[in-house]
Amino acid sequence: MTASYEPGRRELYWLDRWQEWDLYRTEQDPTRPKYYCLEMFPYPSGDFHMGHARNYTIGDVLARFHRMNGYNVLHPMGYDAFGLPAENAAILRGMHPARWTWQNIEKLRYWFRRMGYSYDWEREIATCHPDYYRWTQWMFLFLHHRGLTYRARAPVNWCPQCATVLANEQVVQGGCWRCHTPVVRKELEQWFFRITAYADRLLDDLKLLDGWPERVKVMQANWIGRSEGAELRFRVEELGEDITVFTTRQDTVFGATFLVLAPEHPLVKRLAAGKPGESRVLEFIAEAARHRGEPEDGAAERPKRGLFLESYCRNPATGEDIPIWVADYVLMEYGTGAVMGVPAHDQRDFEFARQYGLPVRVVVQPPGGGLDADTMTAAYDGPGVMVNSGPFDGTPNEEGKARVTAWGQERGWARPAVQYRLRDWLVSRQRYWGAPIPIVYCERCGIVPVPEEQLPVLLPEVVDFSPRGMSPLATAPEFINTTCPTCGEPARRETDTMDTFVCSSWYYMRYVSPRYTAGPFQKEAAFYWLPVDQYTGGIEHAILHLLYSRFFTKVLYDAGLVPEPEPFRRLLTQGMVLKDGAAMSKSRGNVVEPAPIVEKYGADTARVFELFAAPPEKEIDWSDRGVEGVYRFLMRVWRLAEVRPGLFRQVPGHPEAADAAAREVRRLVHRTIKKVTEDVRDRFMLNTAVAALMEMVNGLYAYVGEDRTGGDPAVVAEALHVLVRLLAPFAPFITEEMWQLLGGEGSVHRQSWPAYDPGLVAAEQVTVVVQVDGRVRHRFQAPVDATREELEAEALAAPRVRQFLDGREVARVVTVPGKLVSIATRPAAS
RNA sequence: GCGGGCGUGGCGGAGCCGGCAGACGCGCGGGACUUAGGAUCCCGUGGGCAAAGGCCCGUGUGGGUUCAAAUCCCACCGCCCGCACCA
Repeated sequence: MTASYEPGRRELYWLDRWQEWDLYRTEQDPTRPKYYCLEMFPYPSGDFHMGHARNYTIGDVLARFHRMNGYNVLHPMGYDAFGLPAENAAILRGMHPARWTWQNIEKLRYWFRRMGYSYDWEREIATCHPDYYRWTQWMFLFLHHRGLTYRARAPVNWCPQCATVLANEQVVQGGCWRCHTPVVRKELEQWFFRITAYADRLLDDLKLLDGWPERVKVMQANWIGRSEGAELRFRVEELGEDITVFTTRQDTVFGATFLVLAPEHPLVKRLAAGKPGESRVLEFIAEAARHRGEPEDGAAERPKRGLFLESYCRNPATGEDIPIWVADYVLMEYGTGAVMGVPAHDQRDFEFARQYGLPVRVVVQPPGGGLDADTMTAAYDGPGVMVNSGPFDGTPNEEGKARVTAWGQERGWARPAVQYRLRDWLVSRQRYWGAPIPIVYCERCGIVPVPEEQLPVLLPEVVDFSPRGMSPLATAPEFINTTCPTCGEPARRETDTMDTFVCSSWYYMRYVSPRYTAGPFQKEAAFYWLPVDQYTGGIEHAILHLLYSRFFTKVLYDAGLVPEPEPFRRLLTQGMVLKDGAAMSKSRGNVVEPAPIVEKYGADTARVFELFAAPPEKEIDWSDRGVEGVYRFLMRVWRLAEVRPGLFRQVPGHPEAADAAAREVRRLVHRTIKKVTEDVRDRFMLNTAVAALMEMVNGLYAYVGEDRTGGDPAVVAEALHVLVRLLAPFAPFITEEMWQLLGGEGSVHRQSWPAYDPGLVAAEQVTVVVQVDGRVRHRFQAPVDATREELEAEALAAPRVRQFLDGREVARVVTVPGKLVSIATRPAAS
């Protein structure tokens, strides 16, 4: 390679210059339109590989593009720095989680800078810093004061081997991710966020998110899982109480031949008490509890197990007494933990009824009729007409739903109800490396929130990390023991920390005023910058992080603290970078390290390769060949500039259209501006934008000749002036070098984006295609503005065309000016 | 099972508001320059037939709409992702 540009060396040079010039500092400026461009911030795990780089590279191109287009761009970076791996490092290597974390942040920071990402480093944040988690605690209190937190007993995942609590994500196939010991359930007092209070709005507002991928919205809608139905009450005379069930099929209540309770349902033990089968029931409950910890995979295929409780309740529609069962296919967490068994019209109830010989009664006949309880082999859950349903016989079942609910409501046993799959958000974690929950327990005053002015509740430095089954903070007496903020008496601190998803649910707000000390963010800055215009990150956060962030934004919006109810206007979910067909990971040993790539080819090459290989949403396979191809392209670009130092100072900016070749080059240049602009701005098709630049470079080589010095200097100057700027967001280093060499003023990254001349974009001549009976038979050149008649005349006159018309006559001619003439024929009339 | 998405050369991928299929890159073949070149520049490259002009076939499979279908519609096959006893 003879090129005089050495990326490994020159990129370092430019990094220093840019730092001197403070190129990416962002200030509020109400006179300019703002553009908030954000990539999901990383967890500082210690490794940075080319798979990570893609996300930030995509975001960086968008940020740089908008900056050149006159937007005031906010493009910050930070670290999602709390989390369990840091604590494990403490346990395994005796290194303090803080030290481990800050070391890793140091590495990430190096690579972000080295890759040329245009972050405003003045705004860097880390969620584990007290100046940040102080405001995470503030958010907890903010929700608390708005009635959106509560404390309740809840089961947690518990590894008996490690004697510690595990996060849901750390339970792999029912076992501990580290020692594979089967996880058991354990009841603990936990803090919850009442996200279900926002379920409807989280669902409805998905409609506002035009700029989100459809599949993410669908995933969120499914996750929220809204179901409309009714709550029905079944009288239990024996207890003098009702059992309430939730159903979406009120229309089938006449077919309810039994009732089923979840094993954890409180009435199960009461109903069994004193009955002959009591001990078997208790055994059943215990057995079911063990199963709950098992992997859910295939749960639907597992045979349903149940037990008759020797009790009855009254079907409110028919007045019949029906048996009450307990069964493991009913979930306590959903609805009321009790369901009515309608075997004819619910597959699960059907399987259960057949297994235990319970009666089946058809109450909805499909359009053709003929459904018979004795012979049916599966439940019928389609539409039909109600039968065996007293006053409702003959009613279409869909219509019957509302009528049955109203009928039952008049009689006092039904009411309309809505259920969600979404559960409240459990935020307590029995871990050290997280934001302490700012709560104090006082014997006299009860649960007392820490007053805002006493924040942050600092994490103690010294604690015992060895796993013992409670929060490590419980081992630090100087942390636990405090005084009650209300009465001043001795009190105890909450020893759990917050789920790290709490930290990441509001970080995009902190960036608008990252050093603000009077609140989580300055309101004026929030109203200027929010919402995020462009958010880029992995699909793996399609539900959790994005749903939690939407929740936080809505709560703050309701308080008037942020301008819009949704946090992220446009969302781009980038695909993974694979190596040998699999996601890069240390354990798999297929990680592409950035250091050798960047040293050999430069960060520009790494960036452009990841952009060029496929559209951003798609996964790409790392290819050393592909990388070399991109490197060749960039060096090819460089060589165009290499032979023309100072060019921009020597020739006029606006070339006269000299000869045909010059005009063709100018057309290419302006067409490329249009293509790249639209691909980046409207379609996120960064791969085709790069392809268009390659095409342009190929065209320029043809124009300037083998020694690269030919062509009209003014035309070449215009072309290079455009090329360098179009390429700048993709390859910031080499374009800066070219810009200086060619004699540009200032930094290329402070230049405005090229504008194209629409008059130049349109070709003067076009190739018109002539089809005869659907096949291309001829093509000819014509002026772009040639009329329909002119084109038809020319097409029909062409000898090639006449040949195909021989012995046939023209049936029809369809002409699209500027494109084609299509001739349909039929056999000539004799 | 339910929901969403995708099937285009040897490979990654363009084109999909119907209008020249295969942009751009990789790989491969050829040429130029050169002591040399695994550098660089240029040309070619879906398959078949042909000396050539050209002809035929081609976007998972089968059908349909149309002057015209990779693109729209229907059925099927295959792959990927999400959810999965949610009443």
